[in-house]
Order: sequence, then C-alpha cells, then structure tokens
Amino acid sequence: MSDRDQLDERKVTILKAIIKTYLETGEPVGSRTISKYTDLNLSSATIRNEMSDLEELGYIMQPHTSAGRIPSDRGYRFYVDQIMQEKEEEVTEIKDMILKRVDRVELLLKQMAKLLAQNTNYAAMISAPQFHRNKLKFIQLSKVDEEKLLVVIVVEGNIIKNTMIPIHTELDDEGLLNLNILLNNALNGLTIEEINLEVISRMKVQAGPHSDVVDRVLGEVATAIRGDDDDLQIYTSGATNIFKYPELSDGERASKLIGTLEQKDLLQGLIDDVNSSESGSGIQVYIGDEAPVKTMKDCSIVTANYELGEGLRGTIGIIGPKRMDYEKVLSTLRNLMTQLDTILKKDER
Amino acid sequence: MSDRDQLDERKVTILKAIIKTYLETGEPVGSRTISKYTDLNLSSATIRNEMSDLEELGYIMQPHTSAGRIPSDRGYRFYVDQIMQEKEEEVTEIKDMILKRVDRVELLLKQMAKLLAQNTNYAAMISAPQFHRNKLKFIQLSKVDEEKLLVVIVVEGNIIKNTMIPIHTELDDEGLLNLNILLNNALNGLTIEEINLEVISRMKVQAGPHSDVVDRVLGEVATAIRGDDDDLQIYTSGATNIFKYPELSDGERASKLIGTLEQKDLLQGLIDDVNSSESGSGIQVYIGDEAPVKTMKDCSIVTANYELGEGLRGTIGIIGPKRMDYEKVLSTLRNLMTQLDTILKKDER
DNA sequence: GTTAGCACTCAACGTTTAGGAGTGCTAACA
DNA sequence: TGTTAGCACTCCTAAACGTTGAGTGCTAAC
Repeated sequence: MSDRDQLDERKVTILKAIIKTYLETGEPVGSRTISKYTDLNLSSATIRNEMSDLEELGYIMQPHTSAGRIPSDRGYRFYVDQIMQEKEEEVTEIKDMILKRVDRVELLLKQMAKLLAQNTNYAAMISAPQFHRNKLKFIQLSKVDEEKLLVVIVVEGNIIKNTMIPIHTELDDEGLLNLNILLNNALNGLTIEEINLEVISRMKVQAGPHSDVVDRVLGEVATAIRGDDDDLQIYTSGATNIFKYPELSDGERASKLIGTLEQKDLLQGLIDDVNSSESGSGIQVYIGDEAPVKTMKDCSIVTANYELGEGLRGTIGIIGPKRMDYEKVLSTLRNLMTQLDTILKKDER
Repeated sequence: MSDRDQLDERKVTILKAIIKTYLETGEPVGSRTISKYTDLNLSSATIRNEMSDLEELGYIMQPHTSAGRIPSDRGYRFYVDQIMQEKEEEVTEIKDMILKRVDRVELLLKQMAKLLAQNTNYAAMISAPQFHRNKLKFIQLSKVDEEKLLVVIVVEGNIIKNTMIPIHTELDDEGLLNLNILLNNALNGLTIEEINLEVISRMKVQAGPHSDVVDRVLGEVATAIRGDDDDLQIYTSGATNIFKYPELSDGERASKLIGTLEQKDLLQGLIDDVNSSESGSGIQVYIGDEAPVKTMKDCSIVTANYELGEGLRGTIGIIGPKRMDYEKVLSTLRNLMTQLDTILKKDER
C-alpha cells in the first residue's frame, strides 16, 4: 500500500505544514500552530484529530505526551519523496576554483568540501575519485639517485601518484629510456581490467633483465589504482557546524559524530553503500537509521556521485540533522554536479 | 625575582602536591587533602595558611570562595619549568611505520598524528616539513599530451611535488630531453636561496626558445618550496579527545577548539610562533594565554620540531587541557623525536 | 464532520532546602 | 613564632517543590 493511498489530500497538507514548520523551528509543532499556519480554516481540534491519525500511521510522533509533534523518519522520507520540491540554489565560486587548478585534484576536493559546508551549514565530506574503469594516461620512471627510481603515474583526469622503488639490477640511462618507452607503449590508454596477464607477460619478455622493475611498477599501478594503501582519501569540512543544531550537539552525540568524520575509514562504508545502491539521478538521501553508519543514526545524509573522467567516480556527502533543509541541500548538490559536469566536459579532449 | 626566591621548600612541596593532585582529579584541591597526601605532617590549618600565601603569589587560585585551589597559569608554568621530571614513555610502532614508507611523507605524518593522539589522549597536530634551506634533488619534465607538461620536483627528504604547466611553444622529444638535462644540471643540489638571478639568467640563455618553460618551472619550484599554495599541509588527529575533559567539552568551547583544529590556517600561526621562538631542546610548552592562538587559551600546547633532512623542518603539537599530563606528553614527544632522528639518520646517505 | 470546552499531562523553569566541602579567622598552645 | 583546634561563614550542588504554559485527548454540542 503506497503512502498516497493512506493519506487524503488534507492529511498531506497538514503533514507538509508540520514538517515545514519543524524544519524551520526545530520545535515540536502543535495543533494550534497548524490551524493558523495553513489556509485550511480548520480549528485546532480538527487538526488534532488528523494529527492523531498521522501519528498512528507513523508519519509523526510526540517526544512526550502533551508536546507537539515532530516528523518521524517515515515522515521525513515521505517529505523527501513526495512533497518537497527543489529550489534553485546556485553555488558560485566553483567555476573559478575549478578553472584555476584542474591539475591538483586533492586541493580542489578540499576546497569543494569547504565550500559546501559553508553554503549549507552542515558537515560536508567528499571522497577522492576511485579509479576503477579508468585509463592510464602516462607513466614516467626517473632515476632519482643511484638506488632509487621515481615512478610517476598519471591517470585520466590528471590524477597523479608518485612512489619510489628501489633499483636492484644495473640500470643505465638508455635502459631507463627503453623501459619508459616500453611501459608507455604497452600500458597507455588501458584500463585496469585491460592490463591482463597477456599484456604483462609480453612486457616482461621485452623488458629482459629489468622485468623485476616492470613487476614493481605494475604493483604500484595496481595499488595506486585500487587506492588501498590505508590512505583513504576522504576530505571533510564543517564538522563544527553540527554544534548549530542542539539535537546533535550534546557531548555524547557530538563526540561520536565528529569522531566519525575524523576517522575516515568509517565514512568509507557510506561511500561503498552509495556506490552499490546507485540511484537514478545519482543523488541519494539517507534518513536516520537508513544510513549505513550507525553513529549517524540521528542525522540525515545526502550524497551525490560526481564523475571526472570515464569511470572516475567519487562521492560527495552532506551530513546534518534529520531536520535539514533538504530542498536546499539537494538543489545545491544538483547544481554543483551540473556545474562540475559542464566544466569538466569542456576541459576534456 | 625568580620563583625560587619567593618560595621556600615547604611551599614548593605543597604547590607540587596541589598541582599533582589536580592533574589527576581535575577537581579543586582542599587543604585537608594536602595535609594527608604529603608527608609534611602539617595540619590542614597550616596548609591553609600556606595556600593563602601561594594564592597571593599567584601560583594557585580559587574557582570561588570556599572551594579548593586550582593551579593558575603561573602555577603550571612553575610546575613545568621547575618541578616536573619526565618519565620514560615509549612510543612503539613508530619504527615499523617509518621503515615501511619513508617515501610517502604525508601518509607518515597522518599516521604519526593518529598515533600521538591515541598515545596521549589529547589532540595532535603535525605540520608537513617546510622546506626552507632545502636542496633540490631532481626535476623531471614530461610531455603528458600535446598541450601539457608534467613537472615533478623532488626535494631532499624525498618530498615530491607535481604540477602541470601548459606548453606554448613547439617542443619535441629532443628539446624536452635537453631541457631536462639543463634544469637538472643547473639546479640540482641547490637550496632555494642559491637559485639566484645569475643562475636563472644563465639558464634562460641556454634554454633559448624555451625560456618561458624555464620561467614557469622556476615559478613552480618557488611556490612548491614556499608551499604557499593555500594547501596548508597540517594534519590533525584525535580532536574528539577533548570531549574527555569536561573543562573543554561544553558546546561553546568544544566547537571553537575543534573548529580551530579543522581550519588549519589558524594552526599555522602556532607553527610560525614555534619556529620563531625556537627553544633549546626544541620542545616548547604553551600554557593558556601563552598560546599564539586565542581560541586555545583554555588549553596547553606542547610542541616539538622535527627535522627530516637539512633544513627540512616541521612541527608536532599536542593540544590538551591545561591540566594535561605534561610529564607524559613531554617524554612521549621527546621519545618520538629521538626515534625519528636515529631512524632517519640511518636512512640518509 | 467540525468545533468549543475542559480536564489532564508533562517539560521547563525558578525557588527553596539541606548537605557538604572548604575556607578564613581567632585564640590557644608548644 | 609557628602550629593547630575550633568555629562561623560562604557557596556550590543536588534534590525537592511549586508554578506555569503549551499541548493533548476526550466529550458533547452544533
């Protein structure tokens, strides 16, 4: 039975009014308030009856007898799915930011997180792109000193990774040059899946005595791309914004929440979940217990996936109280995504 | 007039007892407690007289009449300077961490911050090394595609910086090779100060048509070294530890503190101060108002400078309540520094 | 179906009360 | 002269109490 079946138009109006006022004030909403706030011209008594029904149906609840009503998780869900309509929310400044430095992704991400946190007054998180089906663009080996080789790996979207690997066998400049050419010829333009055993063994044969270097480099390419070197690239900003919302800012809760934001590995679960359940528009809303992170059960989380290049995906998330301004957050995120999209499309070649 | 002149031995004993108990309990210390805690065999009344004196001298104070005494900033200062003696505090795990990956500094730093926070139960911060008098080790230009040049700059201590610069003039592989040789010949082994106008103009002449590239590269070298691309590399950890100390964990204070930890640019002031006032042992203690960051006036901060290579310095800081366990923190830091030192010395060549 | 009316509930807040920890001071003591 | 016992006093804390007001549920009348 769908929500619409349970609720007649009047109930929807009232529910809407309750949620809207609660979003604004953060205080339980009473029947008298609704009676005045709506243009239904109903007495508070009638509203009370309706509210009683709505409570029975699970859309609203009372913090205690003789208090007004507040939305339940289900109420919020209904609001987000059925009632709400997005505003037009512009995120300016983004264009400047991006145009300035497409070449330093992690800086861009940090700034974007900050911007989002400031714009929304909630906490923001953003994960660095995970490059699954992503093409290798360029590899460069350089001899830094007699014993160390610098490996620079550039992936589509201009993500750069460096690592040092030790040199075991003799390696002169010419050999290095050949190795560079070999690696680039063999690997450039390939996705991680396309670097299969065939490609690898062919390379090793060609590399001759330096096949161990090839091995190491491939290892680095793999870890670099899988990104599983316990360096979870997740940036957060505006954690302290949660202090603006009394329902989250008592010691216990605040500590746990901020702790979660700090300890990025917990956020990874969230990101994985987003990626696995992949909704149509790419924007997803988690309300209360719906969130895959238990410490955030008193929060709502809005996530969006962004895409830098082909298969180069990351996740943005806004974390705030359940009574967050969903309209604003959703449209801010949507705006950000389209801006990102158009700008990055232009930048592609 | 020095502290020692003002305080006879008995006063010192009492002051010491007061501070020690307060550090442990966090509660104002009464005269009776001291009378029992010390082996002075004095009645509480006598202690009271002494305490009254100590208060007049500014070493302790009362939160309100008819409460026990708590140390004043001056009292803490006296404790840190004169009374305290460091424990032996081992930070294990560090060796493993460092040996594993000297090549990825920022990861190392993040982990070190985390380790410190966990070991001490306070908040930890750590700034990436600022490379002033530091030698350039290696430069590599590579053509990523037709319009972009990848610049990789390696500095002593294996700090790696990448940037992309656009290509304006025609540049074939041979030209690129020559440019690479030119840059490395001219710049390798030089400190930032040594790259003066003479060096620069000589290079430009040799670079001929590609002097614009040289220009850009030098610019990148400069910003990379100065590190003033608004990417302040300061890592923090354990911010939520402050919730363990009631005197810091009320909404207002906690919010400001965590905000400061999050907004790294405020911490920069602290680091600058540390570097400018450079104490002998390299470890410094800021108590309350002494801290150059106003938002931390209710805290104490213990900082230490670490050194990776020649002139490659960074700062570590522990932020906690004024009643922090100075002995533990100081010795933990000192232990960390010596460990770092010996391990890195070994790694040097 | 709607509404006025009324008794009832309960969090929030201010006041009061009692208790206790700790002080400062005085006077006596060694 | 330094030390100590004794005592009145202060002030925080926590519990107990009363008051207020917002809001409800229910009933009866429209």
